[in-house]
Amino acid sequence: MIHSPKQPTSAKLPRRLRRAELPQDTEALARYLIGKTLVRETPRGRIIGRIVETEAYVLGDSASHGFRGLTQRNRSLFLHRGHAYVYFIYGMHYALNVSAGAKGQGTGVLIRALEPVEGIEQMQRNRGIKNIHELAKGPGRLAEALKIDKRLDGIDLCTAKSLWLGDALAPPAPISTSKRIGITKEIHRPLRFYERNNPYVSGPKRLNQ
DNA sequence: AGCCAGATTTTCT
DNA sequence: GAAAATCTGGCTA
Repeated sequence: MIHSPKQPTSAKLPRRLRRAELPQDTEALARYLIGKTLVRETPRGRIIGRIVETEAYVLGDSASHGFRGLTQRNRSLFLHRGHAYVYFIYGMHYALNVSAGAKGQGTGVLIRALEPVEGIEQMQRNRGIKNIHELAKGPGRLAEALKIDKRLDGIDLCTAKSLWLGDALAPPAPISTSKRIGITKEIHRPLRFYERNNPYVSGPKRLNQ
């Protein structure tokens, strides 16, 4: 192709969420974020996804990265609510959390899946695949699709230009809960939240009913 | 659709 | 030194 026409943009840019709008309670924040938007601004353009799956890592939760206190890796989890905690796992994947609670609390919400809304071609390029259903289905894929890595660790999602939380473009369908995925401690707690019947949600079928 | 092994490196014990 | 908030491809059915 000779000319590359500018990507179509969605009619409406989400409104940035203010910190005061984010629920103080970690589990409430995980529920609240379902249906909200995650906006990534890059030199190549804007990427917008609708949050369809989250997990809460709450106070006193031995599955939480913050459970054993502050370390070099998890320090962003101890920031005031609304900051990005980006960690590297399994030797090859990044994952994004929103820090929750008060400064020093060490709780957060893992963003597990997005429904692509805008910047789909860029997501396809970042991921090296075409299938829209697999662009951001799972925390590692989501990070790759949005080019999220350590450089974004610790940024304030309520003020940053490069990555931020926006309001819902449309109200979410009913929210279901299940056990969390991929953990070995506190495995029965119902702290995973997802939009029911949404095909962009990750995980096995038995957890998505 | 479900199970399993392999990839690969940071992090903390 | 072991475990890890995962993903992919290959196999079975």
